[in-house]
Amino acid sequence: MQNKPARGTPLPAYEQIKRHVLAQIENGLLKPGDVVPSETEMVKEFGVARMTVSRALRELMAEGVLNRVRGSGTYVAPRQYESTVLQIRNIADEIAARGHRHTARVLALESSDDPNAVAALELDTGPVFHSRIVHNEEGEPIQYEDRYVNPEVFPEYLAQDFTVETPNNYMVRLAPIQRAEFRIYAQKPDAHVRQHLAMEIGEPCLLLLRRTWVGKDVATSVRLWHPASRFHLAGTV
Amino acid sequence: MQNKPARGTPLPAYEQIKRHVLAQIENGLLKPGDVVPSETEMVKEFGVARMTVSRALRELMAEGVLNRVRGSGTYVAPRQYESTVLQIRNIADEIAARGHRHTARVLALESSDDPNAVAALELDTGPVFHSRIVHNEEGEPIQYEDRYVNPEVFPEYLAQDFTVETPNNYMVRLAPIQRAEFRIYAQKPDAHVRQHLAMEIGEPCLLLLRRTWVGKDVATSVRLWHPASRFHLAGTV
DNA sequence: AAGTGGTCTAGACCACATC
DNA sequence: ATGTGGTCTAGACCACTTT
Repeated sequence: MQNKPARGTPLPAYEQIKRHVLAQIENGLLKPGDVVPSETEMVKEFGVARMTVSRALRELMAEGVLNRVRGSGTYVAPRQYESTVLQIRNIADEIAARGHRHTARVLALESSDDPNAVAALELDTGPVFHSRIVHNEEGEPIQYEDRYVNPEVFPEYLAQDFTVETPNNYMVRLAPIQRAEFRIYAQKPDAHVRQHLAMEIGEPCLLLLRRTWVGKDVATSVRLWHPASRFHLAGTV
Repeated sequence: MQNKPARGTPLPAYEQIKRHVLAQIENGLLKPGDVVPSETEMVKEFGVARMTVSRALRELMAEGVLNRVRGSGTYVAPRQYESTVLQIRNIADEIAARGHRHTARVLALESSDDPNAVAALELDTGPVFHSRIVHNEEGEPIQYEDRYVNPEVFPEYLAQDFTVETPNNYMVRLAPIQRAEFRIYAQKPDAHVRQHLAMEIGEPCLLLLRRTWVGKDVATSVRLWHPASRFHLAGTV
């Protein structure tokens, strides 16, 4: 870790240290409960000031990766359970886990220049890929999926048959999702969504918005509508 | 801001600076979009090193309270009406983080023998404690909280003043929450909830059910109703 | 050119846990 | 007593935006 960032603005030292620790956790060299080298040790290892190590470890604690105890040491935090809010991405798997039959109907699979979608994917220009799919459980519609996809990350998206494999399954199969952002709303559906979900007028939807990252790119931005009477989200922390 | 914390471990300087900025946002001296004094100015104002001011402002940015632009300045972030599902935070903190004023009205605080509540707390017999509270953000109702509490875990629950401290804050202060289970629904509120949340007829609620464990005991079981037009849940993974 | 935030250093004192 | 993390200082160089 050179004192001066060399060229082209490489990562700052504290960020490099964070990634170094994260990498060790990912490849199993550090397991939950393990002691992480002390600040003093890392100062020697990386040749930086203690403040720099301190910032790296403090931020990892704020992110829930590490636990720090004054007078004792720094430890790898226990693994955090993922909630169903994440697993929702595999609606087909969830349906299968309930012993039910999943079917899908592809309403649209196309290129799009929707500026909102381009912005949601954090791209400068379009076109982007777009799909609209209704997922059924035992023939009953349970999810209306409106998805935009980054063509740079998934160039073959439009060539897939999404009645066989869900878009999300296709994507996690090709690229590891590294980060996700979600929002959950209760919302009245528009007529289009309401009809495709066979909902009664006045019934609300549980709307889940998700954006997922692959590396530094937004890979996909999706809106998932679910009829409130037939669906809810659940999980543990 | 004395250089040396005097006695009894007062708040560290960076934390005092954070609260000072948050207070100014709360009382309206700083509004979304406003320029926050620069690091150099705060160094003079508080008599601390620039690193200390830098940390305070950096953490407020990480919390979504401020936006910082190199070469330009530090700005108050636009209001965010969202909440975090995966973390266990309380509504008062979230409102404070948005720079807003939280108030609460206690509708009920009592013992209850509701068999459903006793079962939800996984107890054999009642009574259990029960509270119903409406939380307001800037005077506008944002959450209707219907909570049952395990008397064995929080025997002094009924003696608290929940206009001063939220039940959640009271409980996490006394006992560490070790596990939580949640369910999220989109639901039409009943007339009682709808009126207390000042909602229009037909507007759906985002309903969050949560049970939390302290050790092997269910500590609390709570239903949180939020008006869909004014509230959503959000988070990252 | 001046001002801003982003990062970093090489020290320091402290509270606390462990040995 | 030793080592740990928590905080803080008084400088510094840099990239960037604004004037």
